[in-house]
Amino acid sequence: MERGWSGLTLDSSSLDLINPNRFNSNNHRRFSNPLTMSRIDDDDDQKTKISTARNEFRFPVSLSGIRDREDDAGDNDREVPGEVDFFSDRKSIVCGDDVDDPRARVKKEEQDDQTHVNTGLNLRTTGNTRSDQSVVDDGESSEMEDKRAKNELVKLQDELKEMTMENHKLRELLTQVSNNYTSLQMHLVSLMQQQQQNKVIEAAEKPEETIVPRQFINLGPSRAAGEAEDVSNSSSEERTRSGGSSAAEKRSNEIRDGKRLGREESPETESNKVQKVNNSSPSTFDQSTEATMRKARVSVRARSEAPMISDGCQWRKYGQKMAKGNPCPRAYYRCTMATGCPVRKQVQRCAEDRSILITTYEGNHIHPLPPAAVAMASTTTAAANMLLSGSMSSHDGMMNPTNLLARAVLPCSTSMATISASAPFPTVTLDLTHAPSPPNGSNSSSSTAAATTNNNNHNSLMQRPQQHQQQQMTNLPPGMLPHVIGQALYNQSKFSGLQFSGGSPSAAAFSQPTAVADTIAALTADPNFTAVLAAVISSMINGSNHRDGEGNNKNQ
DNA sequence: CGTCTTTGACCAGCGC
DNA sequence: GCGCTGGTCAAAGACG
Repeated sequence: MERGWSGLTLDSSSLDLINPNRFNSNNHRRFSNPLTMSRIDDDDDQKTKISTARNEFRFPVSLSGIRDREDDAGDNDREVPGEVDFFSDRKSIVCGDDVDDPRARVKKEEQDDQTHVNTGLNLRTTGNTRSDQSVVDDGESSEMEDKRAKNELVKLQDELKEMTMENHKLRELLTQVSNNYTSLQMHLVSLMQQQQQNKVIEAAEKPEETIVPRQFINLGPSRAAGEAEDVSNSSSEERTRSGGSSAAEKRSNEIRDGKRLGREESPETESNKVQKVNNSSPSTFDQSTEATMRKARVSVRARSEAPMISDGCQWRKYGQKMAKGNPCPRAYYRCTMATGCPVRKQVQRCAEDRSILITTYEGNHIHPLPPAAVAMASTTTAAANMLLSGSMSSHDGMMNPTNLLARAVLPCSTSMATISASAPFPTVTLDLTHAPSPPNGSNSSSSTAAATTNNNNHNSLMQRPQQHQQQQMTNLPPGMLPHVIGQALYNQSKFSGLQFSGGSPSAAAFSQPTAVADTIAALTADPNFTAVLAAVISSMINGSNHRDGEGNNKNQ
């Protein structure tokens, strides 16, 4: 009876909840055309449509035993409430406002019977249907049966009303959770950035302390727009565009200077960086850390025939190179949504499987993002931040928010992502190319294959010796990105030298929870965190695939 | 004509 | 120091 009701909102079909157009695919199989339903619901006077709807759309709940009486009360669907949507439309077929009043119902049914005659519709009418002449001629037994049926119908109507209310509540809850998720996600990123800045301030006040963590300061949104521009790379395009006014020219020069500095510092080794940071002033430190921050990378592997996955941002290609070990060229893109935005990405096909597109993001956007780009950008930003946070030092590997995040998602996540914290470019690889796998690595075959691919991928992408172990986590089903990050960060924690025992992290590992960690945990534990992001990522990839045949190699 | 892509050249880091 | 490689620049060409 409850089939498809209670589990409607927060179960595995949550993806469809996010996208109403896809909603009918699972729970509303018979409601193949939501648009038609809305037309039906909005147009109370058009009995033809209503009746057609009755024939076309069946109750997803089991109404065995009352099917005929459903037809009996079938014209109640003329009385459907005005507000009908994907959650309530099924129930509203029966749950008219005045259905509960038997007298009104009988009256209505008489009218409806007449209507049926007038419209010539071939509605199924059985012995329980009042329009049938047999109802009038039936004796006491028929009345009793009718009464019983009526009671049953009323009972069912009550039940359906309750379900309607419950469904409404769940729907509101879903909306609220989705909204909260979006805001919390943004808040999370800012929190983490704030935390990094706090660490920098603390470290600056105590210069004798270890300096290593400070090199991984993140860009806060406030400073990003200003300083990041100064420090970030600039292209010839940027210089050209800003070359008109003197102020713009000055700014362009600043950018250029900053870029020069960034280019000088970015390729440094870790030890050199530490040394330099240790002796540098705060401003110099910021530039250095900016350069380092920009080197944090998030690599996304996804199956797509399109030249690029559509991530909502505008990109301009500025280079292409043949990479060693891969016959496919690597394309370099920079974000052009704002002048001076430091974000870049590399796009390359996997050498082993050319249907796999590897997109590597680097840097943080310094401008507002269109809705379509928010999910990917914030995800990659968060992943990069968390990665850096987790890789800052080994001694606190299990104490940082990263690992708490990992713990939050660990129980329900499988191996999906790769952490490569090798200097100088710590990288999170999110593998969207494999089907879900059983936990605990029991899917040895696919997991192994993915691992090989991914390692090769890293070799080709990074062209750096794997100085550290690389934790292979694969098999990311589209829609599990937050889990991916969590899993990746879980791996990062292992990378840090401390390992969970059998997937069950020790309590000592979380002895110093932070507010940020709690936020992360709460976010990632929320099924909607997965669902919302999953929907976006999936739509990106799908959208990209849909454009395969359109030669979409322009900016996306 | 403006914008974007292509592509060879250049630079810096790294390993030998 | 030299060669290899990744990353970027910028001139030239393509495109709308």
